[in-house]
Amino acid sequence: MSHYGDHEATDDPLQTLRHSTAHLLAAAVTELYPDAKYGIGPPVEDGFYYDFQFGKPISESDLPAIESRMRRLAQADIPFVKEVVSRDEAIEEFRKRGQDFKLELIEDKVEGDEVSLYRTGDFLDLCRGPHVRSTKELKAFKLLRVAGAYWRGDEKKPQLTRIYGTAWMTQRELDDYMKFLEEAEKRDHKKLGKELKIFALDERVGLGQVIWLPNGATIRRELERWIVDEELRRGYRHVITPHLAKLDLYKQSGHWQLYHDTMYPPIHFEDGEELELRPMNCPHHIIVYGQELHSYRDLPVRIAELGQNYRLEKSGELMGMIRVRSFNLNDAHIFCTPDQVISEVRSAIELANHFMSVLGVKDYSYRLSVRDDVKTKWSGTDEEWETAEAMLKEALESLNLPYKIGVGDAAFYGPKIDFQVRDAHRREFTNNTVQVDYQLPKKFELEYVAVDGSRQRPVLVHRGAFGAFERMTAYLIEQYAGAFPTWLHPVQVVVIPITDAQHDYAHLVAERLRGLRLRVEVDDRSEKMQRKIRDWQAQKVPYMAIVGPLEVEAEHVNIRDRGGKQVDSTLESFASMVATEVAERRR
RNA sequence: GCCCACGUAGCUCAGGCGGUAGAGCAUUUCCUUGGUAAGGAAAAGGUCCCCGGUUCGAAUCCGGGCGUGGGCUCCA
Repeated sequence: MSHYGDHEATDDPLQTLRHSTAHLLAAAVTELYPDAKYGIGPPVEDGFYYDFQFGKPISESDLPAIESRMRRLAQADIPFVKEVVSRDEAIEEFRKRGQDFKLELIEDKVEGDEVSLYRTGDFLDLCRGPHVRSTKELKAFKLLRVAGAYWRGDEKKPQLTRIYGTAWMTQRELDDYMKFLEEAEKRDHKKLGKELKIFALDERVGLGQVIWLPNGATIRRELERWIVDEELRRGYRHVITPHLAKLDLYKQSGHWQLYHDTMYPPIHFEDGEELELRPMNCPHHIIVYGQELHSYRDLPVRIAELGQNYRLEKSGELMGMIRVRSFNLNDAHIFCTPDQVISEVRSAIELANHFMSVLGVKDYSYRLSVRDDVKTKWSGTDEEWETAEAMLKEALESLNLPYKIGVGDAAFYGPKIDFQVRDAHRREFTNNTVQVDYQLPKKFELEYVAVDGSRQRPVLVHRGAFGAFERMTAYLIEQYAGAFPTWLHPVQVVVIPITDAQHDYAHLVAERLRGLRLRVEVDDRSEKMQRKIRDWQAQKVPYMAIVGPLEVEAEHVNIRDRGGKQVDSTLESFASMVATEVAERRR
């Protein structure tokens, strides 16, 4: 983690280059806008940013001017000079320049009496370095966009203008990166979701409320069937519970006290009843568990549901299908004895990995999210937290899975393992989690009967394996760029008759394939074959079965796959080929 | 919620320094029956996001909303 103003020293030359480019940006900005105050400017993945406070707001249209000033400074061959001065001298320097943010950083962040500064021409920054030798080394960079960012990441502090840029060792790499951004744009699930008619958002329905169009609904139903079957096979019991519950339920769980900001306001009835749209499924599943008295012999009890959840995320937070206000979670709550926890966690991880692997998702990582030292944010005893953390760790390590630690990313009731995936733009988000929880069983006084007949408290493992359908579908759209594997594609085969004379045969072919539960369309429009091929190619349909007089005669189909490959086949062998591909969920 | 940008036909977009708008694709109808990525013609389609203000006149200028995108903060 880099800290404010005193970024971790790094040996990575690319990081150094980007960091130096950030300084170059600040140098250009302070020349063009003498009243600008600069905050911090670290390297980040693929580039860098620098935060400024401008007298007058600037916009993206100001970037070209700033960038050309940067190029001029780069060509001027200005050295990066490190100066170590006393704290007082540093304070004096920045006071003279009116750089309040830097003063604040020296106050709060710098310990000891020595302060390290970097000078680039007239520009002076509080900085540990290292840097390149001269601005001349900075050649392949580009400013990308402006954004708002709170000073020191605090909502209550002033909002600065952040300028993002990218920088690379060579022009070639920069070109490649710009190309990557362009490609990412094409894969964007918001764009493809519209083109392929997968989902829609409509303000008349509500912000962040996903409308699954027929194509999207087909994909989702296919995923649902698969997931539920896999879970039933592994001993999960699927339930269906209401989207609403009495507000008191969430008061008892503690969610209301902590999360009422992101919960929908309760519905009030005249008789005083208050109903709440559920933000998560745990309390309902706890109620399910409580329907009978469980013996230790029953445990683990695994209650699963494709549960619809409602969270009132801030409007600025919403993003396509990735961040929404209502989503359906492949959720489960496992009630088990303390010594079953590790194996349950491990199976949950394995199930998630199985889902990912069938879907071909490879680019994801594990994060062990633990609490930080702000005690008030977390409920439970130190011992419970430590035990839970140790168990999660052991589960991960016994599976030889590499993970990083997310300090402060835990749930309020316990630590968790997060599966982090990245979208087409390499933005990271949590797809699903596995959590160990001692708190809710206590709050709801859950019990099971142990071997000795005593009443014991189960441990609750919360787990998602697939994640939310909205988020995962968005991810899959981007991963496949819309070219879904055959088992998922809304239209698996389209039959294209060349002339009207083949319509009957085309429908016969379609019926044969539908008999194998394949999703088939017949394109009997009065259009040329070439036109039909083009249209279906745009839909990335896996197979086009083209039928002309020759095929009718021979009871064949001429298959064109979406890669453009053509092969002549009997109807029967094509039918069984596709059916097998679908049954095996081949990619 | 905050910062910046954007909002014109179903979609992608052009235009407009104030005089009520245009293309391509899609849609509908007709012609066309064509062997592996766009056959032809015609028609229809707009409260230029919404509400106020300025003006003889606003899609255009100003203000306020709403929505979308990129960030920030948050994410049980």
